[in-house]
Amino acid sequence: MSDGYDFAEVEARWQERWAAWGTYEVDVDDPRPPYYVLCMYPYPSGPAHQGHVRNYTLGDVLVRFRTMQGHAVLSPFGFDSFGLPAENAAIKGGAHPREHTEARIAELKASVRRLGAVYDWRREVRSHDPEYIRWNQVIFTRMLDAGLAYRAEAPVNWCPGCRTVLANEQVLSDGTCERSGDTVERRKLEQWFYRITRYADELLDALDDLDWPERVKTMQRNWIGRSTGARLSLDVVGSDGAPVLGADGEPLRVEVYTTRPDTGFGMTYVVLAPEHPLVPECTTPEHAREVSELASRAALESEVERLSTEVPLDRRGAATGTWCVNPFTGRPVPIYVADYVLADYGTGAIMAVPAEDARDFEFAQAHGLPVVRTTEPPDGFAGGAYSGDGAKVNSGFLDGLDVHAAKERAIGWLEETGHGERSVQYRLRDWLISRQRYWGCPIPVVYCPDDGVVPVPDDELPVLLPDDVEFLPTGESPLRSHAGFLHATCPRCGGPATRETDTMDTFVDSSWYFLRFCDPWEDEGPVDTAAARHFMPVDKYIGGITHAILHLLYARFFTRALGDVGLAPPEIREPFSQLFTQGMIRLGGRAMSKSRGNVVSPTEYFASVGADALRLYHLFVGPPEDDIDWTDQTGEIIDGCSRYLRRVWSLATSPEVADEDAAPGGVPSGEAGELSLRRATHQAVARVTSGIERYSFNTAVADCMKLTNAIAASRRAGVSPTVLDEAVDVLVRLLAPFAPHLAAEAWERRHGGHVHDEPWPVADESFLAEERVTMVVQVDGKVRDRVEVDAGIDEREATALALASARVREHLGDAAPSRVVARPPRLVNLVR
RNA sequence: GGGGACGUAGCCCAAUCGGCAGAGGCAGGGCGCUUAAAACGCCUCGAGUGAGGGUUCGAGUCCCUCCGUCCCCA
Repeated sequence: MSDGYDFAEVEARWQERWAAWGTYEVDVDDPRPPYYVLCMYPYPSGPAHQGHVRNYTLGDVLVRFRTMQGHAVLSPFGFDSFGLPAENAAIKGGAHPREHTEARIAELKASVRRLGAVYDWRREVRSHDPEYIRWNQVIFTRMLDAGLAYRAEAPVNWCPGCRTVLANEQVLSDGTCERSGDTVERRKLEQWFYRITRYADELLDALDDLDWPERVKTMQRNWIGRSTGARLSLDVVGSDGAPVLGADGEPLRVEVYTTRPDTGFGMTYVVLAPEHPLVPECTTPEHAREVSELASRAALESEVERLSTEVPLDRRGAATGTWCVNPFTGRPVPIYVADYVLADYGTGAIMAVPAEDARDFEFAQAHGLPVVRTTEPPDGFAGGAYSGDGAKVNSGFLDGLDVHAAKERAIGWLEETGHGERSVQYRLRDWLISRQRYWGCPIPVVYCPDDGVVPVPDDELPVLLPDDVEFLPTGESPLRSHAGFLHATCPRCGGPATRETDTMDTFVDSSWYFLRFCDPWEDEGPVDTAAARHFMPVDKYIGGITHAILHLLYARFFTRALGDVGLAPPEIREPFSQLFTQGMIRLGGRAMSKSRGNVVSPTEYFASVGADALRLYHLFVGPPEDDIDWTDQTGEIIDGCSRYLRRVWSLATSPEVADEDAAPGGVPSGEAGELSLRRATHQAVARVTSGIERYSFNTAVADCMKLTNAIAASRRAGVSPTVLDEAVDVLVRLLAPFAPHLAAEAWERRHGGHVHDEPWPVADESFLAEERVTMVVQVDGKVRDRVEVDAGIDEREATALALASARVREHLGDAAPSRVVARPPRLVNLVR
């Protein structure tokens, strides 16, 4: 008889052993082929929640599976340990962000260990470690040298609640802050940027070859938003048709960008952004007041408000009193100023084509401007603006062409006549990295009255955060009032200087940690070239779809930029060969997250059923890319997983003898039974292996269960202990990635040794093929009979057997079928 | 408003190239074990694939329309 399975004792013991033995510690000189499995490093928010459990279970399965297949698997872990929550906690009267963060790290680490997920903990990195800060700052200064970091005044999203600047992506579509919910304002500030736009083309084009989910690639393509159009140079004229001269005495010209140069004949007016530099010169005295009122109103509005169609457009634009010549028609069209045109996209001015653009149409209606169609809409089209494809009309030399051809022709014409040129635009903006916050990596520059902006030299790095700061709910960074931090010496002239108090966006930290993991001990630079060449790129990167755009795009940019500034191997362009995005865990219809306060802790399950059962639940409940709902039934399913594991334990630890009391249950005994179990075993190996490779963990677990059922039935049927033993040994190895503690303990009891050092089983092809299969016989597509046939049956024999069936004759009568579709050995379809 | 994904037993999910709708589990029912119950073991019930149309010898799978859920962009 087997004894009971004490999961608490067994799990604790194996977790200690894996750590003590260094089983999952690998180095560059490991003779096994390298393989890099990485879960996105977490923000340390305290003990793990079910989302973490799911993430680390998926990663751990791959680590253990690839290790058993003979790879040296690099499996590092770290913490994205800078960020707002720790600082907010300090402001609310909690501990210092450092203490707070380190306490949360200890908690998260403990639950990750309790899960039985294995890592090379020697390689742990944390964003707030002085060494990490140092290299982050070295990277910044090299980027500055290379022109990839720059400072500029820019309209920024300012959250009055957080008292800081937000990236565009942190502003929700209703114009509020994703964190505080306050309405975001536009302000102009001097900010630091990383020049990601220099890589826009490469980041876009390289997506094609990545083994990433198509939907993530689509999101990135849309985010980069490359569009090909034309830039037009338009002459400004007065109401009398005479050229308007600028301050320099030259004729004024307005540059506009359009993605639809084919609609040029339909341009009936021109719009400048209120901030456009030519607004004053284009505005006649009679219109000056109205225009300046509009401009001052627009300055207060957020980008989202300005692009919104909620507020009617009639009050959001003003005529300037001047005109532009439409180069296509040669006729003047009026110039307006309107808030729906943004200064920092394209040229800050547009040619308005109301017939083919919805917003232009609305504006034209509101201001009584003409609408000239240049694309023939389909019959029955009832709307205003039509932006689809169709034949060009009212368009002179473009008439009759489709949109694409007309676009090309129009660009050619503009270039020939000197009115404009082809132009590519991107939606992607440079990456604003400045944050007016304490708990982040300091931006390593000082401001000198004589030398201006001076980067801190390498030998003075890292610039560390002072600990002795006071956290007050003023919203201002405590660095701004810390004299010791603020007062610096200019590295160039030795005179007094002021230190930059902005810190970096935490997305900077997470943009290169995967490179640091290759050799976190490297002392000459952020990345060890040889180690990076050895381990990079990451073979399997696993994390939430929430990072589909930002983190993954920034990491791709950084990998390239670090290579190009000489801090990483330049040939490594893409950081993550294969990306897997796991689904969310929902509770009560909402994503489970600490900020929503609806987390279910794994702790109680560790105590009640153990880590293996909880892991198995997450793997088994459904496809890992799908969202799952945590419901009232979840507990029962977890209990089912626990029950299954105990059943395996009992099979694996009791003697392989036939249970004579049990009913055979339709399973063959003797040689037939042995062959049947061997076949089931090898099929399980093939299916579980392919399941893991395809992230189909739920079916892989189901296949293990199926094999378990087959073993139990075979045992009752009196199948020989040798064959049963083989099958159980395979089962234990197949379960080793999913339920590592139980598998390790069972293997040790059966054989001694460590199951995770065993080779992954390989299916013997000769056992996979069935000899006899059930062939379906259909008449007119309906199943009428089933016949047992040899798997190697040919078309003629199959047809003959089908025609011989009495059931088939009932339906077919004496008539011969008019058509026979034979797909031996699975099916024959007789068509009357 | 534009684009995309997904709808299969009471529930979670399988179905690899268009070929028997069911691999696995949960819940339910029965039996065994037990003084009894729990636990455990065995057996068992169960949908015609959201709705409608099309292509095909044959559709859960491909195409179209609609309904519902979710995601991205505006």
